[in-house]
Amino acid sequence: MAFKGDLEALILAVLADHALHGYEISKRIRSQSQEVLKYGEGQLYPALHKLEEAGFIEAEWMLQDGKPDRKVYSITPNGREELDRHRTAWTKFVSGVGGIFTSKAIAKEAK
Amino acid sequence: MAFKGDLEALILAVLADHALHGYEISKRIRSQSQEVLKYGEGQLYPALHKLEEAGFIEAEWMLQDGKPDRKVYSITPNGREELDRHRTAWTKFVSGVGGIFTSKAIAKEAK
DNA sequence: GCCCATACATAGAAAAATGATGTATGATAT
DNA sequence: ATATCATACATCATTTTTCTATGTATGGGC
Repeated sequence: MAFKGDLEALILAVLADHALHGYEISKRIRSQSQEVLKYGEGQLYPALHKLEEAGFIEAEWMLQDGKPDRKVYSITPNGREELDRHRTAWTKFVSGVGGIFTSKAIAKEAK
Repeated sequence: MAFKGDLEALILAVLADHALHGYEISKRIRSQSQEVLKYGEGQLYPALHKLEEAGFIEAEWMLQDGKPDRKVYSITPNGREELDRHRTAWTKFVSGVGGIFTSKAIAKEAK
């Protein structure tokens, strides 16, 4: 089943506008979703590594002093294509769930 | 995180209109979602038992001959309340994901 | 002095999804 | 004739995913 709170899709979506570091990505997902979507570091970092390995995002270190260094991720062209696929899957998913949540006894016997 | 292809919510939704047996429920979910949502028996039956135990649905055997007997489930009043909660959660979830998928660099720095 | 925020990362435990296996019968296909 | 599929229930093992905790390091607020 395609979509289910698909973290990788969400990461690609927030990176589509800006290059961001991991910690900031998690805060963006939290705030831009009105606190609905919350992912811990135990989910976020492995997902980032997976996306990087797949070539959908790229990382670059930004050194800071006083604070921990940042690993800034940007989306690649392949990542944008992947994001499009995820968006399509999401749209389908929503209409699929909608077909169940909104139907009021219209359904005929499943053949 | 509340919703993510939440089978229990979907079951309650299809039962809201008709009492149905398990096998039929899985076909309904498949057809009413335009083949987007597909659950195997390994997920469906445990979910039904869990919902029954929680008092959200009730079961009654319908004996058949020639074909296997059917266990027909109906939604209870508590189940309808639970369904309402799931619907609310779903709406929130959709707007949450929407906030990430549809924003085009409108986002300010997360505080 | 302690906890929180920043910022990365991993690892173990708990939960969930997938696919397979099992039982039993009738219908259709080869 | 034999195989596969559809019906209809159910469980179980494997894999995958998710969650929580732990670890390192520093500065700021209470």
